[in-house]
Amino acid sequence: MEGNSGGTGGGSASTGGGGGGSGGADVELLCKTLQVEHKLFYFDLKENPRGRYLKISEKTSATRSTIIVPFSGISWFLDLFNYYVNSDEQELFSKELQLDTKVFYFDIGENRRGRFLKVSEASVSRNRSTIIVPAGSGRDEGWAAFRNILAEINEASRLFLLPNQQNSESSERLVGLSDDVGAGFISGHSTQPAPSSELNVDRSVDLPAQDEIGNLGVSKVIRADQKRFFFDLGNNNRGHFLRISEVAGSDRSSIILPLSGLKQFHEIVGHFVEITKDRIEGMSVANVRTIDPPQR
DNA sequence: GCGGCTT
Repeated sequence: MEGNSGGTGGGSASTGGGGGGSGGADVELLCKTLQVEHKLFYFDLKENPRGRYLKISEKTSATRSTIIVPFSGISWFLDLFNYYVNSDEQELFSKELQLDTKVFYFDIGENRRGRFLKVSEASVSRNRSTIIVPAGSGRDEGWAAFRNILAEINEASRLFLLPNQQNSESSERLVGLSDDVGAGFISGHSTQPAPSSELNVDRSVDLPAQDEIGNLGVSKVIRADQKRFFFDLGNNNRGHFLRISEVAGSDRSSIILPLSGLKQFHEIVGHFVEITKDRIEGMSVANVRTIDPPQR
């Protein structure tokens, strides 16, 4: 364990403000840095009138990349990093975490430099951003160190909670987690008037257009060998459909399946799963990566 | 001194 005092007590002098005129209101509650190989990761727990968030930046000599984790997602990030630190290499799967209006994708990769964990943030109205955490030269030093920082922040963040907020946190902020992804998502479409009790009380810059909201949490990706298959719900003037896209290299093609055919489609796929069960079960999972919601 | 990430 690298003690990594990290606290950065110094930060007080931070900036003369100077920066963007719009922000300004964001208060830094906690700052930590972590160096893994030649990358530098910045962890900033911040607060503004809309709430708290954790900004994680990866800084390289040539690139910088930032993801924004909603406050309610910190403990989930911690869980996921624990999963990647503690699991055997053969058992590692991609994971997907949906929080509020964002989806975070966790993917394992490997190249000559070694193994790495790619964490991608996908939100509507914003380009996908990615950080890549090296596993580390020794025994997952990078991931473990990253996990330790998350644990410290998760612990410390409790101190910033007011007493009357501690109960509401679990009941409110965690509602949108991805255990629900894939079940009942269709009903959320715009034809249905949004309940006034919707959690999006603040009209933040991230708020997507109404039809985009209807597409949230309705995309899945499967990797098989060198191919990727995207499953996306959509709709047009003829109704709702599931688009299944096959992407291999620069080639892609799609099929459009009206929802009226989805149930039969499912049954037929199940049929082929049944009759190929022996072969499927014998396959190495290393070649087939599926995005799952986090367990628990 | 890396270097990954690709609707």
